[in-house]
Amino acid sequence: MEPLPIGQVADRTGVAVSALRFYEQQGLIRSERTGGGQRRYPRDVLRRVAFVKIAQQVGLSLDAIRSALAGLPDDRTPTRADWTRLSASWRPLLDQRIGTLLRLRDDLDSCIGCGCLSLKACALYNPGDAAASLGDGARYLVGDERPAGAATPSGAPSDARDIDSGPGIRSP
Amino acid sequence: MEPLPIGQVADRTGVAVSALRFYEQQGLIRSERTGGGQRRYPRDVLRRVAFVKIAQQVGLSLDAIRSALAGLPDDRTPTRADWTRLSASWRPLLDQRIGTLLRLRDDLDSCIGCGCLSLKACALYNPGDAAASLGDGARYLVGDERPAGAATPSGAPSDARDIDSGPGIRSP
DNA sequence: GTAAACCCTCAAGTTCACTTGAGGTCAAGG
DNA sequence: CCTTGACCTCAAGTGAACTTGAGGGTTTAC
Repeated sequence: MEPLPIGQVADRTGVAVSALRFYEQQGLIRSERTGGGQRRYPRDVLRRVAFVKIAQQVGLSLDAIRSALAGLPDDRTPTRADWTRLSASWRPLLDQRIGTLLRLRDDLDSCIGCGCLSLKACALYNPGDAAASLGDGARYLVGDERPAGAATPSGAPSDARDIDSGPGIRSP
Repeated sequence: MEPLPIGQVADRTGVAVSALRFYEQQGLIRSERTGGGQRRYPRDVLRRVAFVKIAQQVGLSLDAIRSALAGLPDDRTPTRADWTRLSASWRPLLDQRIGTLLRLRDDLDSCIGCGCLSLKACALYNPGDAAASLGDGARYLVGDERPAGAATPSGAPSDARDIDSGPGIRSP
């Protein structure tokens, strides 16, 4: 009911006062002001900050998070449906991240150890991972299968070759 | 067999020349020099760079990666067993990251939407995630269950309460 | 009504992971 | 030999995400 002063928000979210001011300046959260010019945050700021922190953990930039939050209504306190819609937009990104990590976990020692790690071609190596999608519709990024000698896109020699060969690894 | 000049390494790994020099300065990779002072990299640098890039994707800092790479032998080209040992040390971290993301995916709309997101207490929210473990033995970090009204560590009022109540969310 | 705790702005600083630029050297092909 | 492209160092710059500090106003609880 009562709006919260910045220190309260900091306490309840575990985010520093300076960071909250920074987020506000970046347009991630908003406040009203008292007559004396102090910030008073509507309570839904707590949820917004939580969203920001979780999104950061997933690997999104503040910029991406801002666009995501732009999906919330501007003129009223977000409803549950608003938040659900927002979090639903993460699914593809999360699925993709999870897929990458699972592949990484399951293939890591074979992959790093044996030379299948073809760098540019290998799904494990592929960056450009988070940071995309979210503001602009689902976009599955990597998801491709292991290369296993498949042709390199540009017809350049497979990097797997290079890593495989030579004394990069010595037989024990 | 032949050692690689920096440009070749850049091409084959997709990492910029400047970044390679930077990695070397940071002690992540090493090179020999020609008579004229130019870098010549042993071939296993390709694998090291791959390791670095993958570790970064998992969310490790260069600092953490350096300690991980310190597990490789200094005096000889790493064997496959060396790499396997190194990548095995990631398991706990990977398992933990995957667990967090799965929880996040499966609980997200309920969690963000309904107010269970208790900020400091919620496993989804918990940072301090990657960056630990790797140099210093397995250390499972979060992994705890959903709070569901459980007492806040310090006896402070549960944040879940605060997020739940008030007009942070309006019924549709 | 006043002191302590809290809050304000604005500018500058910090860390991480690099990149850019200036000014110059090295090496491979013709 | 000589040119051209790759390479060298070192210092400074970049962008993201904050933090710190100076100097000063505001709120609240007694």
